[in-house]
Amino acid sequence: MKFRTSPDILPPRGHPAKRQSIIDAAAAVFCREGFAGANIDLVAAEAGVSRQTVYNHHGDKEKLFAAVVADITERCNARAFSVLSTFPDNPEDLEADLTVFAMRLNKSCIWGRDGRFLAKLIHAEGERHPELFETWRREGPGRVWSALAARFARLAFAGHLDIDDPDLAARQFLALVNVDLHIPWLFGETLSEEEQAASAARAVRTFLRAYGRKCEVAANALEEVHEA
Amino acid sequence: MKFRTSPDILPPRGHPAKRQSIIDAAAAVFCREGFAGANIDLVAAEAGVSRQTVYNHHGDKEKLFAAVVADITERCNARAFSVLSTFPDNPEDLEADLTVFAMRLNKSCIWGRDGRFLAKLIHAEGERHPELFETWRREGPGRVWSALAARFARLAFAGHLDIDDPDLAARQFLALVNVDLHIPWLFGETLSEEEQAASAARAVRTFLRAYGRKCEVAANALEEVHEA
DNA sequence: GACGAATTAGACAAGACTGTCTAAAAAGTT
DNA sequence: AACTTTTTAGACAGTCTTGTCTAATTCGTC
Repeated sequence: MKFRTSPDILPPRGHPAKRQSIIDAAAAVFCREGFAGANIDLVAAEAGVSRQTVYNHHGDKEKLFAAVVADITERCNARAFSVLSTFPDNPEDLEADLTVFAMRLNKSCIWGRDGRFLAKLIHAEGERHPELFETWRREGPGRVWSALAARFARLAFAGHLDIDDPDLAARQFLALVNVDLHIPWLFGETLSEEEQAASAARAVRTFLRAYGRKCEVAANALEEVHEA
Repeated sequence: MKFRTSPDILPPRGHPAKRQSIIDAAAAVFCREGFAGANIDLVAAEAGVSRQTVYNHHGDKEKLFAAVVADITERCNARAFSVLSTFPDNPEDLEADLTVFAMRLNKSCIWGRDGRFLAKLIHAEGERHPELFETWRREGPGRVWSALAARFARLAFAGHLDIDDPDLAARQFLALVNVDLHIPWLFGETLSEEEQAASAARAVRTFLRAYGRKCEVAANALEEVHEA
């Protein structure tokens, strides 16, 4: 355990393809077995590579772990921002657009391979080796929230939403989107496309009930009150 | 790895006090280091007990782990239901009462020692050994949700809330309560009392904006629309 | 104080894993 | 084809851990 003395990642050497396949295999193994339980021989076998090659490419087990974290962090953030760019700017049907957006977010980040791996690694090692996830903390959720908050603020300014604290709204939106996914995720179960869509729709509906345009909310509420 | 052949927990033998102190220490160690990384010697030392005593009481490392899970699950569920019993039945100030309730929920379950431990254990081993957490799944969140949903339904029936799907509302309520706690939790950081209170207040406010009494929501919204 | 159960410290074998080393094979380049 | 880099298989020492065993000691109770 000397993450402190040498947290660096070895510079690229050897064939990049093998390098990546090792990282992929290592990610899977670290996630399944945890850092301590992960076996370098298993990583090598799963990557279709000899053990020595693993050491040639990434040196230590700890350096390998750091490389895995860095790799997944980068890909995961990239995906998140790519999905963010699909946020509805001038929505025709805000509810429908937000729902599609929520589903995309799920599919690419939270529920995708990289996202699940990253989340598990953070849960398992975040407390013990926070420095490894510094990058993620600095450039991951914070920026996603900010970006999402900015979009919400834009929609609010345009009169589509009624939000006083966009940052809070962004975090709550993500939390609502996660509601039905969390438990199945813990046990490696999957949700069908329809279930995911339904879950996203429920999240967005509640979100809009809380943050939807004031006059619309008022109109809807009045209508229902009248009916009753 | 033969959880399958002998997942049983050894019947109580020896002094119960030591038995419990071993489980407490083991819980801490398993959480910090993960199952594979946990060291029985360390558990023994942390419990102030000799290694042999650990084996006398709990047999295997795996049986010990199962015992830890069972113990924490039980205490955690008990706490959750104890807090649930403090749910406001005839609230004077629903927002304030719900906020207090949310904070209590945090303090006792999510943010408490047992809750954090259980969550980490599930994250680390849930996918690999789902059978160990069967009890938790059967009697944990599901029942809490149902109970919470029942309370919500009661409040809705009494006209304090406007909820069509109480079960969904319960899950979303818990998700909202967790919004600000999740990231700090991942890295073992703590929130001050005030921050927790503020977080709970924000969660409840959003929840009530979504599920508050329709006529009140309408009145509030109309008022704000008029002002603008 | 005497007895049986529980606990302790330490030694111990068996196994697993890491990280290094070597010599040979394969792949890639000029 | 000659040469360099990369990869491979296997052996290897060193370390760590689990789980057992033993003999001595302590604890709780009568």
